Amino acid sequence: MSAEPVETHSLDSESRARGGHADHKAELRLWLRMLTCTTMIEGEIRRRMRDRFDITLPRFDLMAQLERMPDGMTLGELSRRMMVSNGNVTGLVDRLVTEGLLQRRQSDADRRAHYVSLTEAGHQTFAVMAAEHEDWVADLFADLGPVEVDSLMRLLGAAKRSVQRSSRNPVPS
Amino acid sequence: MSAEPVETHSLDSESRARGGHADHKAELRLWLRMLTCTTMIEGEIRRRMRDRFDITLPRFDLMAQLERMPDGMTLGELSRRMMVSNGNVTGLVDRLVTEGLLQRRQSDADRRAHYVSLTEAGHQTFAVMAAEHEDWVADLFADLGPVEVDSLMRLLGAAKRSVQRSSRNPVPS
DNA sequence: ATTCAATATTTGAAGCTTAAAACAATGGAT
DNA sequence: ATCCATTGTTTTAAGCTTCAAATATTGAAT
Repeated sequence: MSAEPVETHSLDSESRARGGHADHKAELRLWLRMLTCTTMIEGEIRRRMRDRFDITLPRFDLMAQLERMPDGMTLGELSRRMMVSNGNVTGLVDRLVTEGLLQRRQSDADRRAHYVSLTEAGHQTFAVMAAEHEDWVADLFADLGPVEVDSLMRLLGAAKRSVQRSSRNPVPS
Repeated sequence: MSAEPVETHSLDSESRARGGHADHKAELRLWLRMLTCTTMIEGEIRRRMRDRFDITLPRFDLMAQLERMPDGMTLGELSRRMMVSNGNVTGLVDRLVTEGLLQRRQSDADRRAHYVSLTEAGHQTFAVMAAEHEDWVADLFADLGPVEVDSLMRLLGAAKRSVQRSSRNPVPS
């Protein structure tokens, strides 16, 4: 074993000259491109959801979480899975219940918790929307081949894990 | 030349059996993973921007567009670059002007248009925030190597072009 | 000169979103 | 039994966001 210097996180002379602020333009450009992609796709799907089904994306996303959960889910679980605040979910659920797409009932075991599930109408409505939604997404990515789709999945998986690590243990500011 | 059947967009027997709805689960999973990544990163940066600088992400993003544009930019141009509605920009600009970070003036050439630019205080404030922001982003992606960053850039570039194509020419619903 | 479609911006209504505080219920430690 | 930190939900205030309608201005065609 030779003694190679390993200085993964140390500052080279150039970054010291910049006052300890290393150059990370590549990561910044990556983040901006990722954000652009997501914004474009989200905007397009939101528009189509509105034009075609007169529904908002947050409501559709909430219903998607509930699909395949016959017993439903608590508001808190919905909040965690959708990565939005509790109060946000309260409002969305209220509106969807008013529309007759969701039903809520208090938990027997824990009187704080409320279970929410799709109504029969909710299931039927969602099935129609989801099929078309899937086609839209497929078309949005249609110029990518299967290999590119797989590569993106893998790399985004790695990115996701990196973000989780950094969120748990942020850089000191 | 042999006569190979090319049926890129035709339906195979299996998808016909499903009622003309081909299976595109891979693209759907890719979209959901991309959205998860973006949501996690955006949430983390929003939190840090708030904790550290008491500023919102939309305001920071708007200032970022104005940096390096000494002559400023019209509201409409800001709206296009940020990919948000005109009315949205009006509100953000109003608040940033109130905070003394932005200045607006009517265009001489076109009295409908208003140019917006960073004030001196805006430039200084932004410089501090941007440096830290860059470090946050670098740390969020720190587990990715340079090759992975490049691959992601390239693949997201391809994805972006695909989305642009699909948005111009959507699938018939 | 007048008309009119296009462009730049603002406004208002509705809905989404967060953060923080409040409230209610749980369950474990004493 | 009581305490109390934790958990599940709601509420409120502030801000973000879109869409559509309104207003003002431009520039080109007549």
